[in-house]
Amino acid sequence: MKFDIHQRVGERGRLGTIHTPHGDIQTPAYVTVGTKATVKSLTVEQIKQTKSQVVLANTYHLYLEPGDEVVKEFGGFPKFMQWDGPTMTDSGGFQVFSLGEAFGTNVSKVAAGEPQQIESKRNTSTQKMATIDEEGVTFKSYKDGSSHRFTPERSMEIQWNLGADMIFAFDECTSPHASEEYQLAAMDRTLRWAKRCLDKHDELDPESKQALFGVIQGGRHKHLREKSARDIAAVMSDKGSQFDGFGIGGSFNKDDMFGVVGWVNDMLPFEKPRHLLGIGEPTDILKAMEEGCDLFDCVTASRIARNGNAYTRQGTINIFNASMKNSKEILEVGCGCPTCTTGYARGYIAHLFRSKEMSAASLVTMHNLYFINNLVEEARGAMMENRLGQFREEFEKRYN
RNA sequence: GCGUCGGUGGUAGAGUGGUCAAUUACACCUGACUGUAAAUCAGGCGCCUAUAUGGCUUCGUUGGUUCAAGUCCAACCCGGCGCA
Repeated sequence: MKFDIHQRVGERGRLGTIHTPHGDIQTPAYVTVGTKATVKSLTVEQIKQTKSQVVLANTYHLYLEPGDEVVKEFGGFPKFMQWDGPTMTDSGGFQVFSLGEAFGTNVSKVAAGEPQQIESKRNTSTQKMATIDEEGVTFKSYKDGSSHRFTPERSMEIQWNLGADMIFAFDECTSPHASEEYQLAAMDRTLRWAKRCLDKHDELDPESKQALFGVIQGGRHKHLREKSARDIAAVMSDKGSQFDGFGIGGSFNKDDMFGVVGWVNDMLPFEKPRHLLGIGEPTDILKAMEEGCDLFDCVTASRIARNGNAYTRQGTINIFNASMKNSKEILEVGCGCPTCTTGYARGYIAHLFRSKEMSAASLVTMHNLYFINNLVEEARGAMMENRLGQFREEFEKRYN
């Protein structure tokens, strides 16, 4: 992997290109999430039609099913799914959170105000599905409850087998409700794990075919975030290798999220790419670009699509609303996505959702991914003209 | 005609004297979703009220028994089945 920065935009923003063995990524770029080596409800041909540049799969999910050894036999997850473009894998670090502290609650990595923890029906027990110790994490499979052990070294091995162009160090994603003391402890542990990831990566991949990104933690605390960024940027393997890029991980409060991102990016080496992990919604992404992030992934676009919500420039619309039943409008006038250009009416898509037809999910997922990728593309255009801030403000004015 | 079983909220279908404005599912209405435990989850769903452990009207119809009826009795209306 090689990263070229073409142009600085504002205080922190930058336009660039990431060169990977499987093609270039024009940055800033939205990373399409394909957790199980598939973007839910889409074929690879359809993914391509959404202007997606890069697909991110997940270590934990593919390790459990079908198993990273199986995926390796197919030549890695990109070949397995027939995606020939750039790829990434997440390390399983997010599952430390989602199956650990967050399991059975409605807590997400972005907290808004004082979140109340409503019990979800999805948890069959209140027991956590992930427990952490210095060496690694013991997971229970969400599929069958069986026990599995991840360590930094194991995550590197699995990600090597999965074969993405860019991979992440195994970290601990913390809850937004964790205390400062806990954030500090988790951050230090993530740093120790980072060193182990680099060492293992040297051993598995001496030619460094895969780029390895280190992950920043520290919650919402400035001194922790800054220290984490400095430490992760400086950490070095026994053989002297360092991270090729960085993930900004952990959790956020909606209100100060981009303050935190700015602190981190100010500490990170300018010339290496930064990926804001798990963020975000359209307005978040434009902020992330302004604050100097080059990559960002988020499940929201595809998940809300499956749940019947479509992005428009005016905000999301819920296709299940009674008013959609008779609507002959397309999802968004002027949209260039396959769904809108084909001419599918809202009323037809509403019918597909209500009758539980599988194509419903595909049609709206294509629309939402195209919407995001197209928005980022337009924002890159605005960056070239040095008017990203204005572009963002105009977008926010209409979007709510 | 005789016998028999049955008629419950948008639908299916629980409930057989009080804890029933009525289990549950589906449908319907609304909301949530931020490195995917997610084609998921939450709330609402007779009427009134800003709320309720609040008021009002409901379980084919009418009348009755009872302190109390969706639940018991009678007649009637409607439907299924059996025999003529």
